[in-house]
Amino acid sequence: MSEIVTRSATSSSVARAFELLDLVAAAPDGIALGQLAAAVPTAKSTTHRYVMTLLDLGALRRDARGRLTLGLKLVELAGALLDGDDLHAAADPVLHELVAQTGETVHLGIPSDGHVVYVAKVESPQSVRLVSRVGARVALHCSAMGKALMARMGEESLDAALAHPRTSRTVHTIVDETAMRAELEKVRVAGVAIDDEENELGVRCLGAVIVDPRAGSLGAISVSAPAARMSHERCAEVAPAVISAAEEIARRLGRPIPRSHEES
Amino acid sequence: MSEIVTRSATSSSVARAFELLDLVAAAPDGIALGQLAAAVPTAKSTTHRYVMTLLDLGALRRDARGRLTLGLKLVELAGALLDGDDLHAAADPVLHELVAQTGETVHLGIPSDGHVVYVAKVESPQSVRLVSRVGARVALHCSAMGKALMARMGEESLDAALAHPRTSRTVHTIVDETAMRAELEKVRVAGVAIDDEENELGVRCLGAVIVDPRAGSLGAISVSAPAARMSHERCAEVAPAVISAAEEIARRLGRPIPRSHEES
DNA sequence: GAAGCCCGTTCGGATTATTCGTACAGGAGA
DNA sequence: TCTCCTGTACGAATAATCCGAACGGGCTTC
Repeated sequence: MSEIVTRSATSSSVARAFELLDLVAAAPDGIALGQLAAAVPTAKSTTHRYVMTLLDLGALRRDARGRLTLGLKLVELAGALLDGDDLHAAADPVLHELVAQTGETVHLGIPSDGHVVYVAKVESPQSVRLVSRVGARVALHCSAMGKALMARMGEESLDAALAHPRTSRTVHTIVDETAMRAELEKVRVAGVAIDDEENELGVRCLGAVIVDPRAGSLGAISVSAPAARMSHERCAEVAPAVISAAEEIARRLGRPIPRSHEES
Repeated sequence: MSEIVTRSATSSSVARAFELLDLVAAAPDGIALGQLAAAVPTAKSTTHRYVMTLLDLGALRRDARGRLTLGLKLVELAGALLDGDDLHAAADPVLHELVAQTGETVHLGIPSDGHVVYVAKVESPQSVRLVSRVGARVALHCSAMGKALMARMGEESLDAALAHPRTSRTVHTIVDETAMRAELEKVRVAGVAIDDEENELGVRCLGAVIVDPRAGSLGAISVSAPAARMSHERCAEVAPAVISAAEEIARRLGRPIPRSHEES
């Protein structure tokens, strides 16, 4: 019973604040204070104090109807993150070039907590738009970027990643562990991962990992297209462009830092 | 002396957490825990607890060198905000069309706390890129969007906005209050605001406000271009397109909500 | 090699801010 | 009018926070 429960002491107030932000984020049309307090659950007066604080900070705002919505402070912080991120800066021109080469939508993703978070998106000039957005989280096992990242993982990291149960998103989603290990071996050989309608029916993606020789996998890129436009033959054609784009990003990262600095 | 100082009780913990995030955001190359503690200033152990919490939540992360950087949780929240924002959704196709019409970079901004925050940006296909990013804050008095918003303000709101001192960004920045009121009158007559190198030398912008008849000004759009490409004559030519684009966005907002909902 | 420095981390007690229940005012709908 | 919801305010008991000090590890400097 005398187990050490110190748990490295996290601040419950801050955790609760972000829990509130998550709840607000999950309510597309905003939410009322009382509903928030009931969802946490916490006393209404306590929730009120948090909400007032977050409103002051700009992390929350009230919409026209007075309901609570996420605030622009979050956009400012995310913008500062993306602007200062070397990976983002190095990838941006390469992503545009890849869109020009393939004519399809391109994403840049960063691994985070067993998922991949989209941090950049360059739209295809073609009319059919895919439903995705910067800031979206996708699982590792059913995305091209995720499989490309897993293929380069070390033993223990991969075991940990595969320990989580894989939810079946479509008929083609690979849930079996042995099948996934075989798939990852194919990815290692090919240098690209193919999401063959495993995350969403009618959408195929090619993903390649951005490798820093010192720090390992920094992120991944992917090309996404409707399956009607992206046949298996076309996948094979596009693959080299994806691989070389990922390598080009890694190459640019090697150079000092080509940001908005004056050269000494 | 017995003044009521209740101050509506904001949570100091949450405020401090966001203060830390701001400090991290201000350090482009990351920051160390000790430097953070010194900057707040707070005891290192206290800062450590906040940092651990924010790391757990994904609001902070450690880069390859172990320094603290903003975390992807912020990108997720900002993405949820922008994805669920009706204004953003309604404006997006219109912004692309405006870029196609003008060939210049277009922004969507939302007023927040006496500033304008960029929430969308559609890049010009032309090579000269402007330095701006989603999430950036610009002052009201020296931006086309800001002046367009002020021109539609009520008496007391405008007085409050003009009460703040205006910093001079370039030689053309309007700092005098009388001059600004005259400028806003011109904006009201023209229907567009022109930033004539008032925020940055060599950059001209046209801004128009998005007006909801019920809720007032919801935001503004702007077209930005190098002054070399955007002469005063061209401003006059482009102005109608900017105005009608802003009106079109307002019109689309009037309709129920064209989001990914099934109609009942 | 050793001193020094800064890194991140842990612990415990005094202080502080937080928490909760309750209570009040206003608007919407029945 | 009555009810139910909204958001807001106060006060006392509680629980979390805060600080200082101390430790081990990696790095440069002398």
